[in-house]
Amino acid sequence: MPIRRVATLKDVAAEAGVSKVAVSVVLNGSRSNVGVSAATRQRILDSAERLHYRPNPIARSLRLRSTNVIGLYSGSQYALARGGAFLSQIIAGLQDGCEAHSKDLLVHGTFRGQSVDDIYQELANGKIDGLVLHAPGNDALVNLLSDASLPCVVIASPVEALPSVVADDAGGMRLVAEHLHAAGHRRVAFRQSLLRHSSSLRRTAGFCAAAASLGMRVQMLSPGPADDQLGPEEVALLESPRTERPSAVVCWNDTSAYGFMACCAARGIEIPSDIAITGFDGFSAPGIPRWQLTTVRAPWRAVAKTAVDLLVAHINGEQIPRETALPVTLKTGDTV
Amino acid sequence: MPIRRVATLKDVAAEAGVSKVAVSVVLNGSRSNVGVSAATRQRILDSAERLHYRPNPIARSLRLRSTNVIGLYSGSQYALARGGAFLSQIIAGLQDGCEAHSKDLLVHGTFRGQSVDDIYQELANGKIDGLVLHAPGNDALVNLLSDASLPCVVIASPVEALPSVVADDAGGMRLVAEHLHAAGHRRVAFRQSLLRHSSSLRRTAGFCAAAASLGMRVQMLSPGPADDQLGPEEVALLESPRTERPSAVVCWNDTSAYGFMACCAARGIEIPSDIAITGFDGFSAPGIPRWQLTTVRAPWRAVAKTAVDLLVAHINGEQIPRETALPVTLKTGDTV
DNA sequence: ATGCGTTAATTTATCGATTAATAAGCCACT
DNA sequence: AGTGGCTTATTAATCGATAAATTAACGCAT
Repeated sequence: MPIRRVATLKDVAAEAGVSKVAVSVVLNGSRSNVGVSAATRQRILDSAERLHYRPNPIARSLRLRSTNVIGLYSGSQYALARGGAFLSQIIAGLQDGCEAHSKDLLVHGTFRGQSVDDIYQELANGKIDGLVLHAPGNDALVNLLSDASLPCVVIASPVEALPSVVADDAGGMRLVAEHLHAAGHRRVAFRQSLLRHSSSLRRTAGFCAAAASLGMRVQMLSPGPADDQLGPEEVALLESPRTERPSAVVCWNDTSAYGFMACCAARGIEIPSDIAITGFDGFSAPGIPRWQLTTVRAPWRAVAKTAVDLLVAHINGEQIPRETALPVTLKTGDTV
Repeated sequence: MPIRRVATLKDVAAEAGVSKVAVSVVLNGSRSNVGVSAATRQRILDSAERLHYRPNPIARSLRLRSTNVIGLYSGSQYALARGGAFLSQIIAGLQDGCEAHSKDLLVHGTFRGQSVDDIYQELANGKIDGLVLHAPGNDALVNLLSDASLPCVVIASPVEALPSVVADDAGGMRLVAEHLHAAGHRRVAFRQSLLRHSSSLRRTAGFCAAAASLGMRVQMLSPGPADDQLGPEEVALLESPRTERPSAVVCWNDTSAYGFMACCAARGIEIPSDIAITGFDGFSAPGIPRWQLTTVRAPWRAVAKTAVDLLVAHINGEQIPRETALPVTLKTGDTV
């Protein structure tokens, strides 16, 4: 077989003995003022088939000012944490959406070390029709994106100025609070995030509100410099007598919970008899866990899919809701 | 701020009072016959700066027949298995490579239900300059890709006709064999893959060869319909008296090992005292595992990075090796 | 026969950039 | 003075597709 030069519109037109425009009209059924007779139409279709014609997406993009590509930008260095489960769920969901809407998915790098303006230019230079944004990090970038022409949807952790798709953080924490209450816990601690982004703040606030309404006392904790290191309050807590400390530690996410559990294990503290633990995220880990964490299962794949759905709607000029929260479920394990 | 219409070459040219060509020459230093005086050059640079000019990548792609985009296509439905650790490592590595070479990464969907010819057309229609291929699945697709003009590098599990970057499967299994031998094991079993692709076959062959040279007896096992289900030989093995059966089961990858371990646990068989287990892949799972699996750590991120390096070299017309195997290391846990 | 509307097509312009071809100005050399 | 060479530009052509404007032919009513 010779080197396969892809057939162009011109080639098909020549083969069928018509003009390029006729071919274009026949092959993508545009509703222009151009008419084509049945005979000609068939001749064109045959030629296109014979030459294996496929329109060049680049040329089309240039002319139509639309690439049918959706970008993913994550400013988070932590997206690969949690064993990559989060990132891969997100990408799977974006793929679901892209396949449903016949789009392609472009995964941007972190643009580490580049200025906000450069990042913005890089994102908005016409390669993508819309952007799914995770952990933009920088407010300046959000500002640029929000008054610009690039349609944008934020996932997981919302920002004020852009539409977002999130998991029901507060609702999930309410489930946790209710579960703990039902299990008899009345005095609990909440292990906050190292990073105070909107999603973690909502979980904190959501849990506190739910706990308060159930009449539970809540003590706030801050972890050490990493998720698997204890902060001073946490050390104090674990060293105080069992009866004088909270009976459960609610962690803002699974990674934090695993880190805390590792610390407990290292100190010979039994889970859940000495202390109960809960998390948030609910990725199923490979391997055989020592404890099955009681946690909130957040539908990250569906979040990403929904983000694409909304983004595409936005691109098509529709109004989309400022915030969409997907319901979460409690996944009971053996740590409570 | 008004709606930010991106400046084009024409705009910059008008601003600076010169022709488009002069601007193009100045801004991307092409070695054409076009000369530009120092004064004009400066005026152009100033105008470009003032208008925040960024070249339109689509237009450039059309003209240069090169998009600076690299595609990832995985035909595997299992890429999301293992908690997505594999996929996210691969994507991270591809990102590393793309950032190093100023490329973008386009993640293709599975093209489920489409014909091989359609998949090929979709991949080779000019959107990407090169393709990183994982688990192509179909030989027909590989054939199309191998005699076509789309540069291609296969990762993880090589195919005959295309250059590939892999982990040293045989070498890793030799490490396992030596480790088991040193631990006193003389009669072992090898748990094969459900899918007989080249990588798993190499691990099988590599282990058998190494075991033979060390004087160990090897029995082959096939899993049940899923990794966490036992095949008939495996049931027979676990039900036979301890002294009359292999003392270790070498699994072709971690997922298989975890599946087998779950079955052992369910039957009350102690690990590693009753039976030793090993795996291959070495992702660090989130959470606190009941057993730390003894396994081979394969550098998947580096594999992906290397694949991009080679792909870019190939795109630039260089010769690249048919196969590149990256070294692996043994990660000892407590299952042997 | 003239004019109008419809169908079936074609030619021309455009998207934004790069490359090839061409032209103008200036100096030097014979 | 005329030719050649060098610098500094400009205009024209191209990548492949689509949209707008234009043209040709035909039927039909007046």
